Amino acid sequence: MKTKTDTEKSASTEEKIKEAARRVFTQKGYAATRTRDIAEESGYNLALINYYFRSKEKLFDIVMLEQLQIFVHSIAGLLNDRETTLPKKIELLVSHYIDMLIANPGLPFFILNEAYAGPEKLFEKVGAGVAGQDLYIRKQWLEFATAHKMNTINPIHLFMNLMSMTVFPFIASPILRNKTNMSTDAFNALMVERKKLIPAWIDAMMQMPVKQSAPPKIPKSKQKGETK
Amino acid sequence: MKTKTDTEKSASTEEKIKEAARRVFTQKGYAATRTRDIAEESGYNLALINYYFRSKEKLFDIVMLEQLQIFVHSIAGLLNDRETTLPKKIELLVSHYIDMLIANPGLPFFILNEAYAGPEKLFEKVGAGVAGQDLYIRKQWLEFATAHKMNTINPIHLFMNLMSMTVFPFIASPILRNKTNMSTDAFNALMVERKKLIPAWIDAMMQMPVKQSAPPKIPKSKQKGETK
DNA sequence: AAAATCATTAATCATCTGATTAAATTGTTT
DNA sequence: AAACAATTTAATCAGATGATTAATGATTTT
Repeated sequence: MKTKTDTEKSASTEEKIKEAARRVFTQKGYAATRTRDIAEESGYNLALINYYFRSKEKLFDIVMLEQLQIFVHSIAGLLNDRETTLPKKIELLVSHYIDMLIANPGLPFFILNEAYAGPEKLFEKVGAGVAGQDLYIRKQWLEFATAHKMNTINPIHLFMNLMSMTVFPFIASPILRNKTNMSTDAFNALMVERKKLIPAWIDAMMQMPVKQSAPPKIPKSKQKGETK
Repeated sequence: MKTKTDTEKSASTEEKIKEAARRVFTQKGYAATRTRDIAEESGYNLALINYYFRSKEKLFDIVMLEQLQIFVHSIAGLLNDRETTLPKKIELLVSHYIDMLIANPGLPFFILNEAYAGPEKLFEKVGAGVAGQDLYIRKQWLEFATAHKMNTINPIHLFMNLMSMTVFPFIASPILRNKTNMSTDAFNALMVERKKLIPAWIDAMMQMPVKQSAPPKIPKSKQKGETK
């Protein structure tokens, strides 16, 4: 019979190693992370890392998937909710994302790194529940698009814009902050501002008249100065 | 006296190693790249990599800076041009960026990786000429903002949006393409569409009435939840 | 063509790194 | 407390990796 103390203690150091691993991985990326870094960060012996998790890669997978699933679960419900209107969903989604990203600014870069290193691993394990094809918000989005005569423009553009304006600033924040001498607090304040702004911008884009049919060809002489 | 053949031949293999290095670095990132990968990719012996460049890191710096400076120079002139109007500049900038990114989709990730690994190296060497503080477009932007009563909203938001909507899709394209089963060609076509769309969106944002003046102070109790 | 310089290669070194092992320590059960 | 199992550690291994070296080939200079 397994005693409580036993498992509890194991879980404790196991958890501490995972947390240390999460910190180091998120900061340095998988390739640049040494198992010794994790050992040191956790305060435990190097061998324990292989005792609890079989390898560096397995530890990475576990940490990674946990981190992602926390977030995925936190928004899956919202996306599939049938009561909330689309604009409200967008507002909540942006707000939720920004909160998460302020608390965990390294995650996007982390995810990108993995997506670039080996796409399969991530998508198959995490992406399952939030594939997008069967989410209710997708139906809402498409309905709205057709209702507003937006057939001419691919709805994916607006989705791209939503994600871009929300996530990209966090990804680029090291560069941005360096160029503008901005503190982390100031940056975060900007991002909180965006909780209101982004939904408004997206809304404006959705309402935007698509001046598509109008000028297929402009007789302007010097229209395109340099296409290169 | 140095003979032509000499330098030409040297430059040739030196250049080939750099190109191989660029390919491998861009694809795998600095930490995951092995000098042997570069040697193999270039077709030359491993030792030549240290013969021409003193170390892996120096080779990386050189390749990296070259790549960046090509792009920086290609837009610096545009940004400082005093004739082109702001909307036209935006249009040209987006177009230029998207062309560059289609030709070189790995670059943003590459830059991010370095920005996260060691910020100083990049900014000091490359960022010098395009610091942003002294670019004419900045003046134009600020003038436009004040002229249109946009003082209430930080102009940096619109700059963020411009960069986000242009660059982020490329960064996230591995994920996006995987989720939507999109081919590279289809993705690129989308991006070319955005050459027209993004300037229009930005324009709409700039014209947008800022419904700001309303609540300057909110008696909300839980205003600052967690500054951390 | 001999000498000298440059380019290239195979072999090797020293270190780093992920993983394993065997012993020591701690905790639990009988 | 003896026996047993779980946890932790120090030491070590095997392979990877960045770099160097010494020898060979090629090209230029004298």
